[in-house]
Amino acid sequence: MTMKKMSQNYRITKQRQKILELLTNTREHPTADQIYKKFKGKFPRLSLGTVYRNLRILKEQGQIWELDFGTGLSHFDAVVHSHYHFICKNCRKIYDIRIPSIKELDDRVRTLTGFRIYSHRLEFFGLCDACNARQIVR
Amino acid sequence: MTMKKMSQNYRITKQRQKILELLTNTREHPTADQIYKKFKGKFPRLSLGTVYRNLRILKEQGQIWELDFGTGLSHFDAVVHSHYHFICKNCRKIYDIRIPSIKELDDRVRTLTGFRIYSHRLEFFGLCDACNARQIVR
DNA sequence: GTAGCTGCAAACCGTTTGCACGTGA
DNA sequence: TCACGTGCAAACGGTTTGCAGCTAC
Repeated sequence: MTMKKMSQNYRITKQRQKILELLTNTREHPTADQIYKKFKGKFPRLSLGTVYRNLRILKEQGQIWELDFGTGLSHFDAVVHSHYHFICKNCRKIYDIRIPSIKELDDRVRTLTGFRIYSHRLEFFGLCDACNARQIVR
Repeated sequence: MTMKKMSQNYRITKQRQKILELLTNTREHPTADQIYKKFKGKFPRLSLGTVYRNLRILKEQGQIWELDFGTGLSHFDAVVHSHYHFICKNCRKIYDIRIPSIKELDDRVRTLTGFRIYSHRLEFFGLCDACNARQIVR
């Protein structure tokens, strides 16, 4: 039997604050390393390990999401509202798709499988305007 | 300017055949290591590197898909027909959801963004019957 | 005071790669 | 024949972790 720690008393540190702030104020979906590099100039003592640890904690708290778009890296996103993503097959840029979560999808799968559905993830792949204009074929 | 090899002359080797066969005949979504372990008994000289190389080639040929379910590992799937997946948050088991691809989703995003949409990926998260019955809470 | 956090560096582990030998067409 | 594939082992790179000192509370 594994026991969960009774209660984690999270603290508010400058590092954690700054990381959450960054994720809240950007529409990009940065990786741990991108976050690290962004702060390295102002806080030269910051370590990549700290970034990873804080990302894990913020995720545990439900303040951010960890997303995988098949790029081999984890991308992070402040949880503002549920939304979908578009990934350009050429430039790998990730865009938010601003349509609300389609709850009927969950209902449909619940009916079909009988499973308890918590959420779903929907991602679109294709070419963004810029890459499409350049006639890139993949 | 990067040049792509003019034409790759793929060969049919026993290893490649066996891997594709395995993926075609299973409804699981094995990782590279699981495939490797499955064959290691019969073919003790098989190397994990070969499994990875063949998976890459089969993927290039469009015969299999590489899927990421946020487990930190790549899962592989023979391409029989397009379908969705359900991942149990507790036991991490992956199930096929047997509803056909909803093309209207692509149309909707195309209209909204103007991007060229090739495909989408849809995954559901929740608890499977077995885990739900055990009253597991996450 | 002390549990939680940090920087640092090493470890971890899934995946890729260089190399010499093997093999399918 | 010879380009492609294999086994083997080392390298790679994103992420995690052990540790000693630091800090929020």
